[in-house]
Amino acid sequence: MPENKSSIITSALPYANGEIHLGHIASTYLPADIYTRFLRLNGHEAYHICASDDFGTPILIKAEKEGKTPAEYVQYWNKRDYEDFTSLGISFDLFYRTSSPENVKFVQYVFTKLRENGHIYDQDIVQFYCEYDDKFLPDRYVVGKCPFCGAENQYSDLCEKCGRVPDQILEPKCAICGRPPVKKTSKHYFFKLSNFSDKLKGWLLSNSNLQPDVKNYVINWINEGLQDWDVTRDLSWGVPIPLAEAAGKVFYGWFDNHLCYISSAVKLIEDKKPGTDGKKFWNDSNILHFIGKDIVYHHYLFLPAMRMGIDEEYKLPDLIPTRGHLMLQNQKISKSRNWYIGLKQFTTEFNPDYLRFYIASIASYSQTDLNFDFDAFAEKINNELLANIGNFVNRALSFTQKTYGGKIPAARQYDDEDKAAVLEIAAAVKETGALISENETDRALRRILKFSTFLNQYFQKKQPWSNKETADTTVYIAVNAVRSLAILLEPFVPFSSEKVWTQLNLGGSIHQQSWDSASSLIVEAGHALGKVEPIFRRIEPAEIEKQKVKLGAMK
RNA sequence: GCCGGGGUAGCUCAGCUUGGUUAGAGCGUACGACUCAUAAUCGUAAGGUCGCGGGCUCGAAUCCCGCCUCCGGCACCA
Repeated sequence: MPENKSSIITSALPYANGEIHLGHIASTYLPADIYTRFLRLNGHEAYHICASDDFGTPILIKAEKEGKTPAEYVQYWNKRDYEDFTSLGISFDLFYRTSSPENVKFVQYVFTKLRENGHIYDQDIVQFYCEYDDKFLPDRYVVGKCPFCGAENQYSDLCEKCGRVPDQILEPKCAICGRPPVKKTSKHYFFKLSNFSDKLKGWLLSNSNLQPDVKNYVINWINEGLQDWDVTRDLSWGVPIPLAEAAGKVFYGWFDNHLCYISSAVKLIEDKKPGTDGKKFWNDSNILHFIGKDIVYHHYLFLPAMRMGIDEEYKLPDLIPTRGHLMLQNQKISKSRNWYIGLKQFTTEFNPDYLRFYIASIASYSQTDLNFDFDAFAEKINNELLANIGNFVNRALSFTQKTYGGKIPAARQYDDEDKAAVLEIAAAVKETGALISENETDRALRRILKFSTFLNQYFQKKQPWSNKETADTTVYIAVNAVRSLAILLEPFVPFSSEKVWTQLNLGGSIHQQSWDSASSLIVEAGHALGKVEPIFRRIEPAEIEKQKVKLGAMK
């Protein structure tokens, strides 16, 4: 549990040009959501913040193709992304956008201050310009012949045939219209990342929360020498550079997008708690940025350096939980090769909690890649979530329903088994909580499974269906254990644990319960259960086969 | 090529920092038990030369060297 009483949790910003897929969920949004929900249950003031990343050339071009303004285009994806996340129970306190007026203003402020502090310089650079499209062309919008292997139609920043980076591409063409571009000079602004090498290294070494493997990695980069970043783009769609001499120029996306963590948090806090100083709140909170390993460079170097460059007016992150990528059936997810599963499709066809449970159970707290496997998915759900956890919930509640008319009996004298069960309830709550605090979601889930296995064993040993004398006590403890289990599961499977809560008929919502209360036996004798029915439905082999066929057909 | 991480039961992995009882867990498998529960549950068992080869050591999955193999990174690319 963090020391400060409030936390700001951010998830990496999805680029607003396509749908959210399973890969996004695994590394970032689900772990962040589990963590945030856990803090909330602990009465901790936690805010989960995200936003769509709205700017850049790809969006501008896609919008043009669809005959929309870029603002209209990103508006669509902002809404759509939020809906998709919500369908999985990702509970953002604010899902904003990098194109918000608050962010634009903040980005310009940060630039101005960095410049005043001597961390920005300008320099003329030469780049391709298409006179027909009236655009400067970033590397990947120039195609041509690779000077090494002669392959045609390769991007100017990477030849996919030979894997080399061509300095001077031959026969360059504009990727949009196919006409040859001209070279043009333009003044660009550079952020002196190199100014911060020592400070960054010191920060990394002194912050013991950061994952050691990632840290080593990043320190290597620093040792190899940091290069300054060109933060300018000659583009109409972006945050305008606030200088008269820079008319028509905007910031590079990685200059503005992570500042949106701050501008959005400040907006949320000041809207929600009038009279509160958002900046002070930020600085008094734990700051966590959840990311995938693809953006380590930006979050461990660029982001802290920029905050250092404005005199740490806004504090640096306390933790940057970093996870690996998700593979799909042992192959890399690739949207361009159509090898991915859209989140919306998945949550439409399966219980969203199934995805949450499966992903959480395989998402280790490391940069190791994960694999989404349909067979493993069905096995985990059927054998663990349903047969182990769901079964205990249902057998305990339905036994109470059948034998006691749904009314909880009063416990009698505890025997050794009963005493052990009461101890295990408290131990499970404590140990699971510790693991979630440490971001070990997979281990936390395993601990819950161990708890549920224990409860099945307890019920089996006590045989309340044939031991009339001890049945009252067994049932009393079992129903209370169901309540504890529901609370422990809330961060992982919020929809299902709410269903359990309803069946327990305890009033209110599971999402408002206290984590610590799960270690006590609170359901009292005489309490009447609600309607009891199985929580989970088995995944049939045919459904899995259908999914595999569908995925194969897309490719 | 350079750097980093991995290779442990059929599968997914833990253990390796601080070498030491018969190398662990979950899932799967086999057999048995029970019947409250969504053919769920409970018990028992089988199953591993800990990537390969050397070395240090009384003793190595655990430390050192070499090799094979897989994955990732090598900076404006999300």
